[in-house]
Amino acid sequence: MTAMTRARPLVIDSHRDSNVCLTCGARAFSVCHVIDTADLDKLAAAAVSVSVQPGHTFIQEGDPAEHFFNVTAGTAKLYKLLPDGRRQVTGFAGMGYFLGLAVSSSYAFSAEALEPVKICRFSRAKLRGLLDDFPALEKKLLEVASNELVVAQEQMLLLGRKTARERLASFLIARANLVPHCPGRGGVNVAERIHLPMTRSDIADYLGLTIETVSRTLSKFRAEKLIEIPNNAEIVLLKHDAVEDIATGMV
Amino acid sequence: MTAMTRARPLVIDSHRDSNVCLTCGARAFSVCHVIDTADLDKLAAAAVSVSVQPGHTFIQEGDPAEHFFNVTAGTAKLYKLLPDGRRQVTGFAGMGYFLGLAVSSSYAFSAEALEPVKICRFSRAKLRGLLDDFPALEKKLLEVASNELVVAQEQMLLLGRKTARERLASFLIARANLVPHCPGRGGVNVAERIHLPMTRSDIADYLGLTIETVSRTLSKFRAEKLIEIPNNAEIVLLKHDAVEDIATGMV
DNA sequence: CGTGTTATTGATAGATTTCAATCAATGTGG
DNA sequence: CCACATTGATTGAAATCTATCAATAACACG
Repeated sequence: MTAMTRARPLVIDSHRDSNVCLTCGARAFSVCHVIDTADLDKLAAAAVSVSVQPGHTFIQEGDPAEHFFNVTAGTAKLYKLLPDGRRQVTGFAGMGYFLGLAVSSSYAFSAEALEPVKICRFSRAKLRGLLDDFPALEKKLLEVASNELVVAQEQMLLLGRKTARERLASFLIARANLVPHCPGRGGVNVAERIHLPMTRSDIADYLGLTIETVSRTLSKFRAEKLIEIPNNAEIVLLKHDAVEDIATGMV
Repeated sequence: MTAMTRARPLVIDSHRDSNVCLTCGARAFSVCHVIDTADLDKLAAAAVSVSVQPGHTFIQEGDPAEHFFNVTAGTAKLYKLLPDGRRQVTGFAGMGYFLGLAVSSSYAFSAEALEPVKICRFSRAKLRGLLDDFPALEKKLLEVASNELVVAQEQMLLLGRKTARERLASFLIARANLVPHCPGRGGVNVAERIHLPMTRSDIADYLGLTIETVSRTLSKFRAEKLIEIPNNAEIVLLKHDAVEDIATGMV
């Protein structure tokens, strides 16, 4: 619950290279994918590349929502605060994540980099222009927003009705499914290595628990041989299906 | 937690009157508002009016998402279930609410009428056609989806970090703000009459609590002269500001 | 190596749930 | 019209899960 990140200046790599979008590794995973290759220079012209160091907040809840963002590298945590400092992490934004959808003149959440993060920044006006030029982009954003809503509803179910054990299991499964891009992973009960760029405190605030409960529950999973914990940033899923059953409340 | 609503046939008032949209009282509150009056016949041609009786489920979680809905009268509850019957109400859909945004080939939630509900039903294909004909509609849907996301994040904060007391207070304030359409309401601490079409069980499942806790907390509010409870379906907000402070955790 | 941060583990406390009983409102049928 | 059943809401007592408080351990880093 100790955030306290002072506003440090962001590093802006404003090299308006017209090829940045063409060579962007995140393109296949983000909304930009719907823009035709030939038009990528227009997209690049509207975007500004920004680097954010770990721990730095690049979106502040309540600030006027002047920009939209597309994460191209790294992971950020999105969160809301209560006046007394209680925190709810509403999600983790990784590569390809489009930020700013939840907009109503001012940001409804804050965003802080967990790892070195690279983002493409669009001004409100520039994005509006892009949406007018590329109707497919608007359709894509609606699709993305709809999916976000499904995820949000799933999280409400988790926060409102699942036990600590079920919450942690759900979290691990969701994290394991985050990287479906490696083809070699098919069999049942194949060990999966889950990378966790966030602290236990972030996980706790995401799952509506305390860090102690997170720690205890993970220790119990380990004692039950469901997982291994090689280090704080990594968890190996030994029994995917068993954990999945816990996640869905089937145990 | 006792749902058990058998699938009864819906009443379809399929009077494809080309004026239904023109005379629709919900128009000002719904996405249809962006459609030009002259084009309302096209909208009407794509929609089917459906009446749903209280207690009847008209969207079933997991079913193929063939239709989109627009609520024109009444209130429905939206919810998700865990295999063992635990339920999370993700929202209440009143007049003007657009249903189906959270779409991914199959419905992510169920919807059940609390009062007699009237809805406009669109097939997937028909809506796609409308979106192509009226780009403004797509923009509107994106706006609606974005607002839904803001609401969902607020609910995550509630479910993950607020106390029972704060949850009930938040719920009452949100319900009170639902009807901002009556101009005579301006002063501070003016008694507001809140209509609750849902049961205590629905409220509990919405707030991640039990009906006993809901009942106890409301009773305490009454003992503190913050509210009055004339009957099960109505609550009078005696001290709006005090309740609002509780809702935001300022007490 | 200290040193500070982060995570783990233990003991206790507390808020909410669970179990249980009562009450109120509504409807039914003899 | 009045027992009787049914459903929803309230209230009480006990149990439980998770939070809180506290101490230790593991780790990263200068």
